[in-house]
Amino acid sequence: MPTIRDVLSTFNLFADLPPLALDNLALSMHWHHAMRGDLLFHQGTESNLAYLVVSGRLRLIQHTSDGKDVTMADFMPGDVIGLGTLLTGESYPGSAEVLETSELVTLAGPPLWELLNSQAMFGVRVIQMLAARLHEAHNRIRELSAERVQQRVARSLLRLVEKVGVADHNGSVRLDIRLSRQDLAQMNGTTLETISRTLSFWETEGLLESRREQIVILKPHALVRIADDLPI
Amino acid sequence: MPTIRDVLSTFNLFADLPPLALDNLALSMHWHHAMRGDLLFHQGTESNLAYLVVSGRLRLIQHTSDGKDVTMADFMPGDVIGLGTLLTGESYPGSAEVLETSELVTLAGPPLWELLNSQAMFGVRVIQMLAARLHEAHNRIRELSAERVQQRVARSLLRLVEKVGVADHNGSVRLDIRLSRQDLAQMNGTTLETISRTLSFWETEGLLESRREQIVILKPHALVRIADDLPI
DNA sequence: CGGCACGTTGAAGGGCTTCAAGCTCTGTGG
DNA sequence: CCACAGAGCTTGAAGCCCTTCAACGTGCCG
Repeated sequence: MPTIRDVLSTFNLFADLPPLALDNLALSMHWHHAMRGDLLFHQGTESNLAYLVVSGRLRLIQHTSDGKDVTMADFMPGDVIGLGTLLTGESYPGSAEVLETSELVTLAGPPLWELLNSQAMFGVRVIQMLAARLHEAHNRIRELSAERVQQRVARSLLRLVEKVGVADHNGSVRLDIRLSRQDLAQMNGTTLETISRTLSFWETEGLLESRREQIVILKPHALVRIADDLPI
Repeated sequence: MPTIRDVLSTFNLFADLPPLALDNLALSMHWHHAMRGDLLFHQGTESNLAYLVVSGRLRLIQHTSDGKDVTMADFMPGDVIGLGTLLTGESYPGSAEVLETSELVTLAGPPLWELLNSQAMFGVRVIQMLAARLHEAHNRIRELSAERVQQRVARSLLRLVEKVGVADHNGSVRLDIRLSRQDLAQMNGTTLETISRTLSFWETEGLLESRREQIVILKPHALVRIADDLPI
C-alpha cells in the first residue's frame, strides 16, 4: 500500500503544493476503506470531513420525501466528495454511496483551511473543480428541463462511454461497471420500467446489447443522433 | 454615482480585502450599464470578463438545440456572473440576459488571478459562492427529476417570495418583479400554457391573484403544502 | 438450489405538451 | 388622445410520453 503522501502527489488537485505542504497535509489525513453499499455520510448530517477518492467509484444521491433516490453526481479516483459542503459549514446535501469497493483518504476542516490560507494555487484548483461541477449540474438541468427520457438516457450512456468505456475488438464499447436499470433511472429522473423498455427497444434496433447490470454499446454514433434528437 | 471602490466594499465577496487591494482592484474595473433585454454575453462565446451585479436583476439562460430557453440561475445585487467560467477558461455556458435595467462592474481575468494569488480569503469567498450555487443546482436537479410541475412551480414562487416578496397590508405577499408565464415556464422546465392553467386553477382556489407579469400570493402556506406534496 | 434482486412486458391512465384560436393589456406613434 | 400592433395570456381539444401497477421471467449468490 502506498503512503498517503505518495497518493496525494498523483492527483491534479494537489499538483501545485510544495513538498513540505504535501508532507504536512498527509500527516492530517487517514485512510478510509469502504465496501459496495456503504454510505460515507448521510443526507442531513453535519459535515466535518471531505473524502478524496483514491480508487473505486461512488455517487452522491439525494432522497426525496416520497422515497425516491436521485443521483446528483458520481465520483471516480481524483475526485473529492463533500469539499464544498465542508467549507461552507452546511450539513451534507445528500448521501455518498459506494458503488465499487473504494479506497479513500479523509480530509478534515482545519488542515484544509490552513492550506487555503497558505497556498493560493490550491484555492484556484478547488475553484476550478467546483466550477466544473457547476457546469455539469447546469447541463443536467437543461437536459431535465428540455429533453425527453430517450435523449437523456442516450446522453448518459455516452457519458459513461467516455468515463468507463472499454473498446471491444469488433468496434463496440463495453461499459466496465455494474449498471442496473434502477441506476440509470435514478441518473435520469425516470423509472426502471421505462429504462428497461428503452434498452429493449434499442437492443432490437441493434444499437446495443445488455445483460444484467452490463451494457455493450454497438453503435455509439446512433446514440449520439438520438441524444441530439436528429432523425435516424 | 458612487465610485467602484465604494461599491466593492459593500459586498461580501470583497469583505476580507485590505484597503490597498480594494483600491487596486477598483482601478482595473469598469462600469457597465445594461437595459432590460440586453445580453451581457452569448452562449458559446469566449469568456474574458466576469460581472458583479451592483443593481438590477439578470438571469443565465441556456438555449437548447430546438429553440427553447432554460433558465439556469438568476442574479441579484452582490452576485457575480461568469466567474467560474472566467477562471476555468471555458466559453460561456449560457447567455446572461438583463431582466431589469442593471448597473454592473466588469472584472477581467488578470487582476482576478492576482487577487487569488495574493489574497487567500478571497479565494475562500469565491469557493463558498460556487459551493452555494452548486447546492442550488443540485436542488433543482432533484426537483426536476422527482417532482411534478405543480410542485416545482409552487416551490419557485416560494423562492421568489423570499427574494423579492413585499408584504402587503392584508397579509398577502406581492412579487415585486415583472414575471411572465413564459419566465416561470423556463424556470421550471415546462410550457407557458401549463403555467397559465396552473395559476388559473390556484386563482380559483384563492391561493393567489395574478395579472399580466404580476403575482400576489394570498396563501403562502397553502403553496408550501403543494410544494411538499401534502394533502390540502 | 432456494431466495432474492434484477429485469421484462402488458395494460391502463394521467399529466403534460402541442397546436390552435381568440382574448386582453400595454405602450407607442400618428 | 386614440387606434393599433404586438406581447402576454387564456382556454379547448387531441394525444403522446411516461408512470404506475401488476405479474411473471431470469440469473446470481450464499
